[in-house]
Amino acid sequence: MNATPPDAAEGFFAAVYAAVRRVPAGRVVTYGSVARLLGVPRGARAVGWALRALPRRLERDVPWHRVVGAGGRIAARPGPGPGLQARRLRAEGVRLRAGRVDMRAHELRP
DNA sequence: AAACTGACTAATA
DNA sequence: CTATTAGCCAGTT
Repeated sequence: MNATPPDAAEGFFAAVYAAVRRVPAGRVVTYGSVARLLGVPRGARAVGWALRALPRRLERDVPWHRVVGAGGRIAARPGPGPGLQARRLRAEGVRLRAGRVDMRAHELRP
């Protein structure tokens, strides 16, 4: 039998994917808040690490583009990522201000 | 087991 | 506003 809890058994990554999967269109969360939800208050970087490793298989179910940095900043990284993310957010009606998400209007708060 | 890496963050200058 | 610094986390070497 597995004595480890589901999340732990699946690993930190799966826990991140499960959390992000619950973010509805038109709303966003931050790396830090996701980490906090997972019980790792300072695991923001680890969350980013998990999204970076997001398998293509899950790309359809996990709205990675709804995860932004503190203050609504879109995390810079090599590749088309940032541009695509901004484009998708805009397509969902998310208001972008100088490249930053208007958190007051779109941040998902529990 | 130590060192390195990076889709982070908050604090300083 | 931008640039730098230090702390933190999980996975990889």
